[in-house]
Amino acid sequence: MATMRDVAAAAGVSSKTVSRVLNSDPHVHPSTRARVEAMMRELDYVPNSLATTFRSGRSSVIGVAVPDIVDPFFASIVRAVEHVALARDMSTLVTSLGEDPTRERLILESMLRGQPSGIVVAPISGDQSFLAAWSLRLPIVFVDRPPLGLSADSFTQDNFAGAFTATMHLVEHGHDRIGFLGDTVTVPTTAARLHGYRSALQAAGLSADDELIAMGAGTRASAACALQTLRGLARPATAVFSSNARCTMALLPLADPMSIVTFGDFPLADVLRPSLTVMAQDPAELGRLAAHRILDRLDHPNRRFRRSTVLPVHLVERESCVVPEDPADRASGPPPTATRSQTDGASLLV
Amino acid sequence: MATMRDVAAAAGVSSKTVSRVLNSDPHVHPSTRARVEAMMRELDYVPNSLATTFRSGRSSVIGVAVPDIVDPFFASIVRAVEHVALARDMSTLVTSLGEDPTRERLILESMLRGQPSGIVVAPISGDQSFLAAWSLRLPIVFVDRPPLGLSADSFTQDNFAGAFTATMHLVEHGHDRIGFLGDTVTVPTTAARLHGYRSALQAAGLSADDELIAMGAGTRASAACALQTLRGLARPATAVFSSNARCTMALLPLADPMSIVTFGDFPLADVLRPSLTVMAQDPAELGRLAAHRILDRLDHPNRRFRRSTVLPVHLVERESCVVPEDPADRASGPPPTATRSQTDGASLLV
DNA sequence: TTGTAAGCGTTATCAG
DNA sequence: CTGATAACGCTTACAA
Repeated sequence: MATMRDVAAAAGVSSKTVSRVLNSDPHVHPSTRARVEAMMRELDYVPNSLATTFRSGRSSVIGVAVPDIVDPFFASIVRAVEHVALARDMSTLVTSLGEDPTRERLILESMLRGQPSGIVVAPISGDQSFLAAWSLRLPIVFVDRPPLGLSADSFTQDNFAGAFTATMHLVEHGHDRIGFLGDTVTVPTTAARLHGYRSALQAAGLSADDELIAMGAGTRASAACALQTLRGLARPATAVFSSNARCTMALLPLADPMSIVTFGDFPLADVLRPSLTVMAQDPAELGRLAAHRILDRLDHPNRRFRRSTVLPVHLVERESCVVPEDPADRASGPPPTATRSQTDGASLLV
Repeated sequence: MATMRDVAAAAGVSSKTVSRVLNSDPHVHPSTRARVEAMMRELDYVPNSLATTFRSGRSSVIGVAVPDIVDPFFASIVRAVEHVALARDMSTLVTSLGEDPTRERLILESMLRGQPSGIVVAPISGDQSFLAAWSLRLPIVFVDRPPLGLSADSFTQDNFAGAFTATMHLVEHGHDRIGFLGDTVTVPTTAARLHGYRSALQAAGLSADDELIAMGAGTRASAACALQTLRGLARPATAVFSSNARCTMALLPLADPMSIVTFGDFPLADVLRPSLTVMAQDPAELGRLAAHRILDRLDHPNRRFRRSTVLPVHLVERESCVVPEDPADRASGPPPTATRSQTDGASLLV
């Protein structure tokens, strides 16, 4: 593999001149430049960006750590960061954090040892204080979930308001027994959504029984179990607010007639029958903003930025919310609005 | 930021000794080791892996380049590679190649300049000959699509046989007018699937009219257009073989009664109504094999490996294939088998 | 316009 | 068991 010195020797110049050619330094005689460029081609010279990074200290890599790259929500974030990075000629180092909170630190520190220019993190653990020392040296930006035990930039969504709105939407359809489906309250987003759900019930003058709340519903088996419980209550649930797409997708095969609103849009949510009413998030925007913040911090080390940015979420009304089956209610309640043209408003099989 | 030298000075040893401690070299006196380790903690020493990589030439990074990280198929490949890499304490550099074939080379070369230990590529362009020089220096493994203009390891799927089987499945249900939906024949996988489709029709004694083949059907608008064309033919199509999940997902909202088999399983394919019959691929296995091949090549530089590995795909029969609507046929043809328990075998709305 | 010298943080070599 | 010294390939000063 030809190095810069090889090219220099072949072109009869010093390696500094080759470096100048490489970096488009104007202070190079055109003929010298031509000669060097010819030699670079001839020797198939490719700069070793590792050496450049090492020497200059500037790595031009943005690290991205998300819980799971296969989740379309996080994949969208990653792609958005990638897109922004690419426009600046930077690359992206992606890693999945997985499910185990205890591994988060190891994974992130391994990433940080590679001296990235900055990192974007959607954390899974309950404590990011170990990043404090690192945050002095490079921008660390959180997405989807705010940092815990650390002050850092974050771009999140209004989970509370979204859950409140979603729950209220069900209340407005006449439901007074609304279940909550989630993974675990230790995830801050789920906690906030649960809070929003509870507040909505309270605002509607409904009781928020603990028996309506089903956690750990992220698999088909557990979702089935949760649904069975909800429907078997003395006063059964007639609707469900699912706090994330994973729970919803686990719930879907169960084909039970129950109204549902879910937090987070996902592919095919509008194609299902009935199509799903969702609180739509904008993961790409989250990723875009986070990446730009990294670049802004890099470009303006002394500028002050707003630490926490909370994006709104909005209701996308489709077909999955209807009035409860009680005949009295059914007569009086208006049918749900549907944005999908092909709907017949009849089937209700989620 | 403390460097190795700082630690060495503080511990009263040379940096080489610190290096030995770091690398668990047994030839270090326990007391020395203890002193060094204490200093590392005290100074919050973190090794600069960039320097290590630079010096040693071994980067412990596996690069992964896929068309689109948001596509669950490619995301699964990435996650599998990540998983294998992690077990070896290596990290993963991920990049999306996007849609533009002319950018592939730039993106890959940028990745290669970072001196990864090896790379896994699902290419989008029709020529990877520019990688020949690189493949001398590091293992390059192709997934999903074989390299063109280059001899290199590849793990692909039996696109021909899969398409043949899928098409035959429709033929066996009594269809004699079967449309083909795809993106573009320039993608080798699509070309192979088209070939399999054509061969199946031929084997069944059916004519493979060009008017049955719709390319560029990857968006909802174009899929709608394609479907309209297929249904408007003098002898209309009664079934469709969709050559990839993207086309299928574009087709789904159209809610037209038509039998369908699609190449590649995807989330919720079994939850749709009717649930989709698919030729299932195993992207995770593809990624796993590719990553292991990288490691194997690294560990055994002189060993010879089988260049091309083609994985089988298998039919997952669900509800989306039925006999054509012709009353005569309907009476005689058997109803399709369904693997999904909730099916009623009636609705046919894809 | 071009070159020289030094060094980024680590590991390899070889000597003690 | 430990250390001095030289490298890895490039960029940053500073000269010329």
